[in-house]
Amino acid sequence: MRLVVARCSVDYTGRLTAHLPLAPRLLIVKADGSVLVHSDGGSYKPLNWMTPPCTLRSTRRDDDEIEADPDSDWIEQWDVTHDKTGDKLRVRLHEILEDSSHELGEDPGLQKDGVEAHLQALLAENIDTLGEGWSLVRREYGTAIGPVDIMARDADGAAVAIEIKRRGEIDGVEQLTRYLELLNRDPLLAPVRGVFAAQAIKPQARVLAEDRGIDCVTLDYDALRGIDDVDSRLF
Amino acid sequence: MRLVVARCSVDYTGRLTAHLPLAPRLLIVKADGSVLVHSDGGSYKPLNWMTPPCTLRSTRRDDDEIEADPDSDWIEQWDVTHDKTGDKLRVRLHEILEDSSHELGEDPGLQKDGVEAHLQALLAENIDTLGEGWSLVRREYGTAIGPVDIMARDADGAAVAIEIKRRGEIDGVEQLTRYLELLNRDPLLAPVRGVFAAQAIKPQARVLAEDRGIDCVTLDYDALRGIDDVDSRLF
DNA sequence: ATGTTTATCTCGATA
DNA sequence: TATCGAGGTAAACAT
Repeated sequence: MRLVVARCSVDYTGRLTAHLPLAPRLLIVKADGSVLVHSDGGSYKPLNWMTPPCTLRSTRRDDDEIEADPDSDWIEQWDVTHDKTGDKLRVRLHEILEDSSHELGEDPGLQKDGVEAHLQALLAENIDTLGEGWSLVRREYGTAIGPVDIMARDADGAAVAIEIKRRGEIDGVEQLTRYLELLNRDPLLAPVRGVFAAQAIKPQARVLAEDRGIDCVTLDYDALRGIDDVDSRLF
Repeated sequence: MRLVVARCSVDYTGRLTAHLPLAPRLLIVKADGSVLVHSDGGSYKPLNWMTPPCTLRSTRRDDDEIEADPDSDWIEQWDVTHDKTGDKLRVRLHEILEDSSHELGEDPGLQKDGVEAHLQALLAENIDTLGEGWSLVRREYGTAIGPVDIMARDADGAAVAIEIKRRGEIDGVEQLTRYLELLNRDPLLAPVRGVFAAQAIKPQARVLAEDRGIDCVTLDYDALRGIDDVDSRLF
């Protein structure tokens, strides 16, 4: 990883064209050749970048060339080309304030916990928390317009389509509604009920769901996991 | 902007919990207090981060403390708390390989050109690419629930509502469906047909659209622009 | 300030 | 490989 702090200008052409005027910025060149251009604010996303796989070609200019063309005083130019899409990024460095390199090696990677996939797995394993005698048919039940998160049967053996979200918003209700419309055309399945399950359901989503005869269930992640979260807080 | 290259471990709790095991990484602390944790690979997204507004509290450990607890040999700890959501990021630095600071100042910002609004303008100018004898009624045709991208008339003079997306997904079909439902209540307009136009339409969106009697059209941006792009390339 | 839509989205899972 | 859905989506835009 190479870190360069420099006054630079940047041009990008690809899906769009974009330009950054001359200003001091942080340039990061990663081991895979990808380049990030960061300013000192507006976090997370670089001002400009090139994703791997890409190739960086660097050009230096000597003093004679700069004197011969006093209008442009850049001393180094990076031409980065994406290997597949052909997108191009050009960085012109006018003044280098720092330039260092480090060998970091492969990263062991991020360990995540508490996302939607967990909720789905936990609810599938504990489907009877929705009602006594309920049974799991299958997770990711495929349809022409996408997979239903969980298909189940209630105590009477009637089919139930369950949509799970971390946060229950109107989009999720619309999604479940589409599935129900499609599933209820199948005479072997119909009538199919709907359950909208989320850790928190927004009032508007709840109103819409209930107006359409869809039951709403609030999921307690920790209760499903069976762990008290008090000890696991950071600080 | 402070740049630190260090062997570190990272923990995050907020919307989810996440952990990064001890490894060498780049840490960026921006002027607004936001923190980025980058590895030497992946794309522009940090492994972990804290967005502003947030507060960083730094703790140093002296040699005595480290000797007293040989199991943990970190020498500095950053506790970063988001000021509004309370999300927490903890970085423990075990070995500092570089530590530098730079004053970059405000960035003049990115100038973009060539995104989705262009598609709408181009299609409006070339509405007959959808069918011979078609004519433009108007762009951004206002309704009570938002503007229809393009209203047009086909060769028979029948009204057509056109929804344009760069990438055609199910949300866009839902949007167009709502417009059509509303427009078809107007006896002066009805019957109104729907056209879903995008540079690429996902299969599931196409199924849903056609199920609802909406025509799908794939747009070719370059063909619409009718310009050879060779001259506008950077290098 | 708040809600909606876009994105050079990124990222992982899956057929 | 293409495609899909989720995201600590973030960021831009309109209200």
